Amino acid sequence: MPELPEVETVRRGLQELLPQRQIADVWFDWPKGFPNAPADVRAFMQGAAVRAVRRRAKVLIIDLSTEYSLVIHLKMTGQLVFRSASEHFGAGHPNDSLIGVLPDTSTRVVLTFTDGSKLFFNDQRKFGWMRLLPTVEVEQLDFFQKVGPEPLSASFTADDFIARLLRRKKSGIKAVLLDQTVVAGIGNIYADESLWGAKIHPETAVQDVPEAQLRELYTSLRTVLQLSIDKGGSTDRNYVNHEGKRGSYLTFANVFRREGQACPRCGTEIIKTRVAGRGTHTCPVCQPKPPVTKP
DNA sequence: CACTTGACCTGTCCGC
DNA sequence: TGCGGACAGGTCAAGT
Repeated sequence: MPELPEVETVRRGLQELLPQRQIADVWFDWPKGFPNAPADVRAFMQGAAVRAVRRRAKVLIIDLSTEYSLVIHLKMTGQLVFRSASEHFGAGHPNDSLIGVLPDTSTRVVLTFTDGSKLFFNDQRKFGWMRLLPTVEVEQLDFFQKVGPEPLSASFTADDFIARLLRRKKSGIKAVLLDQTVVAGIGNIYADESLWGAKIHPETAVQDVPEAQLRELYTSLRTVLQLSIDKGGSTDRNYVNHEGKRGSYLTFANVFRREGQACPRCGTEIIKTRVAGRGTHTCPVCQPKPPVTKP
């Protein structure tokens, strides 16, 4: 669901909207969604102005003027939706947002700014979380210490990618792509799409993929992630951007959620299987199942 | 150590 | 129409 392109889309939207706005009030109904919240968390945030909205992997970081930061993970069904004071919070909405009246039953946190605008953190399945901690401690979080490089950064090369994949050479390649310590930000959608692009079966052991195909995977992965950012991400069921609007990448997807349809490359019917515990979409002709790995 | 499974949740969809 | 169960999939912890 929210993977790198979706989180980046939200980040870009919020970066246009939030900086300089000052927090007037904070409401949250759910201790688990704010696991480190002290009793006086509101006092920590009231009066703070937003400095910038950053992203690392699938995590959003809202830096505040108080040297504290809000660290947010949307997990599967999290949404961050901004509404200005002139929009109608309680009686529908003025645009084509997929989200209606806010707050709704999935709203976990509401930030109210001094100009009356609000940021809603919705999360139907409550897997997501929001933490408040000193900005200097953000990068000390376990997750950030272990997470791999940003796949779209200019310094991330094909050689880096291949070297990191080969650290787990005996593992199935899809499981390795989904491992956030190998490369940051890839989830189920972009793992399937990039493997189709490079014509690699997701269960192939990394060591059994020819280097030329690993290079194709690097290109395919970066292309797919960038295209999705350009399209505002993928809306499967829950994902919406900062305006409550859907992303259109799935219109361009080749295999994800396209089981039973024709492979755009060869016309064979796309199949859905289960790999690494995830629903997995492949073309059985373009991505032939690998022979049994040699010991 | 590498890999798999379960837990965390709730809404939706399917079959009976 | 109701109901049970499978399913959706990011991440961590526990189990094999």
